[in-house]
Amino acid sequence: MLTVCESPIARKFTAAGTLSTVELGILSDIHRRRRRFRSGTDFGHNELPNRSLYILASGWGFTYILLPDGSRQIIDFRIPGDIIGWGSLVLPKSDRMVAMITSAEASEVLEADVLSTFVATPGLVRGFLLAASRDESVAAERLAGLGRRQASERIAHFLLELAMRLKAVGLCGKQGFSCPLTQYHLADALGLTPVHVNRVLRDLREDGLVTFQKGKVTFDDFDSLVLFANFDGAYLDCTLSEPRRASGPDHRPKAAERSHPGP
Amino acid sequence: MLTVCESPIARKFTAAGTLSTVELGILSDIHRRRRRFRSGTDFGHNELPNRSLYILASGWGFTYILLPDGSRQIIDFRIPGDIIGWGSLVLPKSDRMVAMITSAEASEVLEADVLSTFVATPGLVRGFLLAASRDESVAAERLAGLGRRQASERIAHFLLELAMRLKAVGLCGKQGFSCPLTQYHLADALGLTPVHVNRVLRDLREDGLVTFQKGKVTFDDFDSLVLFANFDGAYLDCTLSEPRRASGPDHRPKAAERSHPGP
DNA sequence: CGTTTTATTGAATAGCCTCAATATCGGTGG
DNA sequence: CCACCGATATTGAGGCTATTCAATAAAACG
Repeated sequence: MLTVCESPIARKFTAAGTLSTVELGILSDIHRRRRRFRSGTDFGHNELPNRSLYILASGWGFTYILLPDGSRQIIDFRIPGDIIGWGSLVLPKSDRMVAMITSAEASEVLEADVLSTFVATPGLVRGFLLAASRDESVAAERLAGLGRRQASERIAHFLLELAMRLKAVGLCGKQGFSCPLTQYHLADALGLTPVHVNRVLRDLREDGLVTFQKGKVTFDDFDSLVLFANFDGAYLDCTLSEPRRASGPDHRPKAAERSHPGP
Repeated sequence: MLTVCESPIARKFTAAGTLSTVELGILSDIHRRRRRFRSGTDFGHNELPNRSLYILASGWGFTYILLPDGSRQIIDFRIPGDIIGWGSLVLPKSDRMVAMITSAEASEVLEADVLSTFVATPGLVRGFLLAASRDESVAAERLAGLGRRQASERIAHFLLELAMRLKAVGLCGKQGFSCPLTQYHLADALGLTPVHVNRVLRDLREDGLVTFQKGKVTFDDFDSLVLFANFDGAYLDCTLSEPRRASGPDHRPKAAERSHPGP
């Protein structure tokens, strides 16, 4: 009998339908490579090895985002059975940070193992994973915005995000983009009232930052807007990290002393 | 030359690394099955066929959640190249709703095609997809909470969500659960100040709903709390929908006149 | 036991909301 | 071509929620 059935993730998966013996076996293999973390461990600076995915076996943690002003927005708590690090599988650098609340144990699954489980067409799988992770990043950023940014910054940030995403598919030029959204859409997306969205848009326009009018978003002063919104589009980066082709030790620059936006 | 390269999703994927000819071919196949939507189309009631995934080719849409009070929280906008419906692939019913802002075109990818692309171990793939979708649901719900619920409801809702998730892995009993979170964690997660979290927790306790104290969450009156928080745990449902085994026409009950929480 | 984290309470302020009214635009039909 | 209509945009006044600043109490920790 496989005692793996008792692991939180197996409980989740089997609650989701019976797994074959082979599949339980794979899950068991996956669970062999364990790592322990002390309570308070904080992978705020990408010390968490990239290119692998963790399945929390015991303990509590959470994912979060650090805003430039030093305030923190927790995206979600991770409890036993939860997966951490989808994004780090495919994104060159995931801005999502992880910290442990209690001491914890997790199974480490290497990128290669994930991908070999998803054999078929690696390129597409990676593509889809990327899309999923990117969406997740966007949701995370939105969450952070709702929780920790005020209306004007939130709106500015959102418009910049849209511009970037549109640029990626060739739908945004230098000065701005064509935008079918109404102020009501903005309100619903950003957790505001249409009335307040309107006021803020007026302010932004009068300050010469952006103009949101008549189905067009025009950046009157892109750089200032970026500054104003504290916008860093890194989380949208569609540059897929190179699949690690077998060999080669990683010469990642050790995250050399990233500047820390201190509180 | 494959003109598929010009499709938004191909642009995104190739920006993510070159795809093989075979992979481009598959993408091309996928793009054959097209559907058109008129502007204003609103799949608020699961009329969007389940068990398939859409890749938006042109037009704008958005995903949203409808709150019991009728207010709407937009989760994210969908632009060309974006994928819609990850959740509906594996979840029996996804509470996420989709609406088109402009007229739009999308490629429909059937569940079977997605899974056959991800051949290997269907059970695990489905499991992982489920986990990913569930996480997404949680993020969506949190987003809705931040945008549209006020502090007390938000906190109550969050505690109930945690309880459900913990129950799924056997970590929550009838009366409550052991919880390592501090009020600071709650604050960061829910976009509040610790001070206000404290006040709200006191209110909830004095109203005999929940007690959050000394590393324990105790439900003093579970039913009332559920009512107070407008909590509907459906979005957490870990029941994976049965994989459709080849045959059989779908006898889905046509979403017969679901009650509509009117504004 | 001192020290640090976590919890608790008060007073004053600010941001955003609610309610309400008016303006503008695009389309429709007489 | 003009009157009309619905959807969107704009502006004002007042109120409430949650914040900020500040101080103290109570646990947790070594």
